[in-house]
Amino acid sequence: MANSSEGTHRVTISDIAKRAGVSKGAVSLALNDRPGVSDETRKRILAIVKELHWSPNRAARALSAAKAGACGLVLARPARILALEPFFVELISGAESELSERSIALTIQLVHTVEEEIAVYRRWWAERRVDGILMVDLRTNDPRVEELRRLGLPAVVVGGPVRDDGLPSAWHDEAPVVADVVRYLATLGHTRVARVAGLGEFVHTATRTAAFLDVTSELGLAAEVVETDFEPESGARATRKLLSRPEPPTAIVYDSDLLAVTGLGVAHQMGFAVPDDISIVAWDDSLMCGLVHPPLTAVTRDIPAYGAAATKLLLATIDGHSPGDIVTPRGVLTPRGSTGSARAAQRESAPTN
Amino acid sequence: MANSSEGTHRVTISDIAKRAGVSKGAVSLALNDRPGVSDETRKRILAIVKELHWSPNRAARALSAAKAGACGLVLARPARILALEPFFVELISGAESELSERSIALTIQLVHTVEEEIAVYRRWWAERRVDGILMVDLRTNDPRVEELRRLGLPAVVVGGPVRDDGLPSAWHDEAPVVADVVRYLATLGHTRVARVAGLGEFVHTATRTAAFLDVTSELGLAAEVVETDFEPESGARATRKLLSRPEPPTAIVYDSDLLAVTGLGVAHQMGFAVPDDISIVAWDDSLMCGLVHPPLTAVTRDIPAYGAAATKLLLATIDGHSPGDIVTPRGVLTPRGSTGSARAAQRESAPTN
DNA sequence: CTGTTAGCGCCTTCAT
DNA sequence: ATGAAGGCGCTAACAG
Repeated sequence: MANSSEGTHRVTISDIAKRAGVSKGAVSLALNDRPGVSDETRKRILAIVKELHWSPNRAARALSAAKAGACGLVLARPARILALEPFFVELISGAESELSERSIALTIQLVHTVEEEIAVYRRWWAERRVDGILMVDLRTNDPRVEELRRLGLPAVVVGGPVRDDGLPSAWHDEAPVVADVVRYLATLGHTRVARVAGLGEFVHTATRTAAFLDVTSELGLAAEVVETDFEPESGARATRKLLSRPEPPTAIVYDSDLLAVTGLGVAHQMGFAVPDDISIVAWDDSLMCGLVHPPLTAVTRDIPAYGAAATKLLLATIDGHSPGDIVTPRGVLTPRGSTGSARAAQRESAPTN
Repeated sequence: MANSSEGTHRVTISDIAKRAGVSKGAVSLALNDRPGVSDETRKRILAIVKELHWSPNRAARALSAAKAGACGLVLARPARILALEPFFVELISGAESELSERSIALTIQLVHTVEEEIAVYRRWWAERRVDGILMVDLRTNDPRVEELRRLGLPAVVVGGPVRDDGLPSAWHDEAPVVADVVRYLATLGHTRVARVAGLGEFVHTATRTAAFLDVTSELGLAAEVVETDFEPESGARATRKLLSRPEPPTAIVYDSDLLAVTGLGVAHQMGFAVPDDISIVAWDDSLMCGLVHPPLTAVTRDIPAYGAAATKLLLATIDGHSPGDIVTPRGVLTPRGSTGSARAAQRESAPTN
């Protein structure tokens, strides 16, 4: 009862100053480790700061520094998809590792459309609620890029590159990784391969598809690409379509782990054995790939590192440096049980549904 | 070139006031829809506000209102687990639906331990970075509850109840739901059932376990509970242990969808057919449950609604009202392909590994 | 009904 | 080396 107001009272710099018998300015100098105050006084002040458990008030600091002390991330995919895409949470975890060090907050908002996303950027920046943002799911001719530039809101794109003088980005060329995957399948003897892609408007989807078609044609493989909107239902449909062909592919590369797991379920359901009848490769590796049976061969990227790199770049951009793009480490193929030799699959025609 | 500073200049209330030929105070009154200014002037002011695209500066508003305009959520589970637990993203999406309406931000932080979590609360509150927080994964004798009360940081627990005069919470009694699940299995003829539980320190785990043992004993079923730490490896071990018994259970209820999917993989791997040899029930339904083969019978809750209810309660708490706990709708069992009659399973002994 | 004023808590000039 | 003063943008309590 006696201390009931303990949690309520705020310690301010004035309190410190009063207690130390100096001015507010002196305290400020001492706190920021700048000259203008004697060593002894500084020590005394810092001791009192500790004793009184003083912490700077973010709002006050933000106001005087004209910095929000926060970065933003807007996600424009349906929540139930996001919930299942480990990519985003891992990205967030990587971003945080950079931010929390500098005690910058991460503000997240989920929206439904790109238009809403842009509206959020406008509001955030108008209110100076964030100092910069991380942007994901870059599209070809993405309207967000121009808008962000117009606003002057510091931003970094996760997964570029953004053409011309767009925005800085953290990315790596995925074409060689696609080539690795296709060559791996070719080595296993597959001659009919397919790709279940994500949304074609996304730059990363388009890049991977182009590379896929290039490499397969170079190797003389029969190739097919089916686009989806990343929704599991859509992925299931794509898989069903592919496996219903008179001569179905013997290997399918999916554009996310979620799509791959969906494909695995559909294959099972249609009576295809994995990997004997059909090999499956996931893009982006998460725990989920290892949980299902058989465990999925996947392209593994260190996504938290990806998020951390992008965040580092963002912080530099906010600070006014304008470093070039950051190239992140490329993904590597992690073979697991879902891929196998094509011989079994080709020996006989596919099972009927 | 001419407009190059467009994105940089900030419009303030002073600008509006100058332009309208009134004082800042008048503008403030007009903006906040409060009396003290004539209707005509108000209109004129609002028009200028629109014309100049004015938005309030959060930092300034926060400073003068002594409100951060943000709520916090700290998650203390490993990122790679969080990434796969749809629960959290869905919870966030529900929370946001409430927050964004009032244009309150959601600040998220991932940490490793409860101690770190508490440290974040202290810092956030000391800095007035948030106005309140949503707390998850309540434990028995949870140290966070006392600390939050001591700090005076407004908080709501998602999934209570918190005993005594702890903190307000949004929750529902899960015992009846557990009973439903067990009765459902009993009706299918199962007599040996097991539960792969989460962390026993979590209140919801303890509640479900107690209910599970109660109901099974009441129905005369052989029951066993194995605890895990929610990690897939740990869940896999538990499943392996159960299925290696001389008389293995014919049905297992898992404490999350992630654990259930893991269990399904292990069962497949050990040569158990699902649901013929072993029935599987997941707790918390997400897309993932429908993707695997066979699709998992699961306890379905409207988690976004849960998050929204908790957030509503939090906002009320912040505003100084102290409403009682909110009781959220209970989960319902959604039967799918992973549960079946026990007859097949009991007819013969379990397959060997 | 209007306009002026004084803070919110911090930082950064300036004089001293 | 120190202290006093002013401003960041907004709100609220005053006078006019």
